[in-house]
Amino acid sequence: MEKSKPNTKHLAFDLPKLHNLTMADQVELKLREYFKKKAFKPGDLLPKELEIAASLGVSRNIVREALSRLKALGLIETKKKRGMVLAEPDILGSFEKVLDPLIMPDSTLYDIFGLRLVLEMGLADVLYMYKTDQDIQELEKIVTKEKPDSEKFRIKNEIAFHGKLYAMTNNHTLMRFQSLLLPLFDYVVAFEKDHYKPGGVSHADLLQILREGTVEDFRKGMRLHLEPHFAWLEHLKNK
Amino acid sequence: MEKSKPNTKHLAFDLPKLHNLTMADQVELKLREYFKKKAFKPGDLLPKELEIAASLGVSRNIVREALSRLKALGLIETKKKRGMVLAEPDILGSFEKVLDPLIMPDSTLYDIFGLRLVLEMGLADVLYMYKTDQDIQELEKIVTKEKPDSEKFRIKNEIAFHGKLYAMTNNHTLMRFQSLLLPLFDYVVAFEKDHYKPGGVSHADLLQILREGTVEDFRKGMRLHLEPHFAWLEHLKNK
DNA sequence: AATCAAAATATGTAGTACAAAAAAGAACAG
DNA sequence: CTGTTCTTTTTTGTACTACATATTTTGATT
Repeated sequence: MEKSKPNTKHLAFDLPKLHNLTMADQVELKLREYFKKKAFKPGDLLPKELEIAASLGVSRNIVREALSRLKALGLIETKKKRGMVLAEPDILGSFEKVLDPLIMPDSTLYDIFGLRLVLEMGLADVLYMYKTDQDIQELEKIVTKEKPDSEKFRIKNEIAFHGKLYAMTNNHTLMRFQSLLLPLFDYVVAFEKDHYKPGGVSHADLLQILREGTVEDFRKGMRLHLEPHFAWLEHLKNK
Repeated sequence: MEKSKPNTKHLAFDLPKLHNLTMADQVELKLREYFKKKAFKPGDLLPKELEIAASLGVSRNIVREALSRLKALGLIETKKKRGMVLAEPDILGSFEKVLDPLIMPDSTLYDIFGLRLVLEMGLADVLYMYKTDQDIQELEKIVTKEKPDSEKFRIKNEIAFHGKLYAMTNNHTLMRFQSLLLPLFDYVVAFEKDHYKPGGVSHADLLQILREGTVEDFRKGMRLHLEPHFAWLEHLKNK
């Protein structure tokens, strides 16, 4: 009898399941759209939580969850108890928050190791486009400070020298990207350490090339300088 | 008289203001620590919201805000109404969410344009380390499909060919990184279009080098292939 | 024992309440 | 009339309760 209409709830599936999204998801999207459409600029005050909640017809809880996400992604900032403002765009801000070697599979770690080599090898042309005499002088300072026999300071030397190279590109994003990736490099290099042998081209050699050599010389020099790392990459490949 | 003890509330500042963080901030940090300390693996079920709230002594709201952030960063996933699990680590997942050219300053856009050139130029050595005969064949297929006179499909050709190059590195992170950056390249290239002239080295030429040339040949070839873009970068620099 | 229904769980959402900090407004003194 | 101080208002931060809904578990029935 009544069993003749079982589970009629299933009929309700058709239309509304277009939104497989939670309210918080939808509000997050709405807010993103809104910020773009209204062409907000960094520093602009956003609507109040209650206004948003009212205008979207959701509870303040939901709005806060959505805002909390945008905050986590670095898209907005809260000014204490004053209100929220659109943050200065920083595409690497959220990147930084998930960049933890401990929660990363080894494969990704190796990928990043390879990515580093790609970046370093690709630096040459941009470097030659932007380098100045002052840059060269600063590199000299860094190189003369190096203690070639100190294994302890080798990594420090590496960071100083190569970091300066990135800085010379005048590419702030690239610079920051590299500095974020650095800790992960170290992580892989720690594995590599036992196998490590200095390449045939030193920092001083690279600097000399940078002073008087061509871009192609520099590329070749960098390749030789990175030879131990490439060897390590080859080693990883064959495992 | 009573005015001698004004605003005694201010005394309460001392100890607790070590935490300039909101409860949600603190819970977020606690959860991150917890996941690492407990060495959770992807797919593991996390404690229930109420358990977390109880054990940390905060309201469920706060816990939900914190979890919502971790979700936004791609660190956890919600399995419908079953519970939450640690997500497969994906360092680029959160990156993707903030990668919108419309909310990005031009300077960052230019940085990314430069970053692309660095990546492409750095590809050579890793490419030669990993390339296979099958890769070459697939590149051939791509090249032969190109219609050299069609401005309309030029960008499509570019994407197919260069995308394949990235894929050949066997570096999944690098591949994904490039594909995320692609839309931004297009955005800058749109500005560049009026000035664009094809480089002296075509995709077919690059492929030929890849087949029979040395790594150094390929670097030089790529540099020439990218010449128009480098010229555009030079142009941007002088503005 | 297998199947189907009912209860227990856990997330998703709404709503209310209040504390605290900042801003805005009002009152007062010079 | 102006500047300072006090009060009120606004807005975020947090807690608590309640209920809907989907999933799992348990239990009952054949």
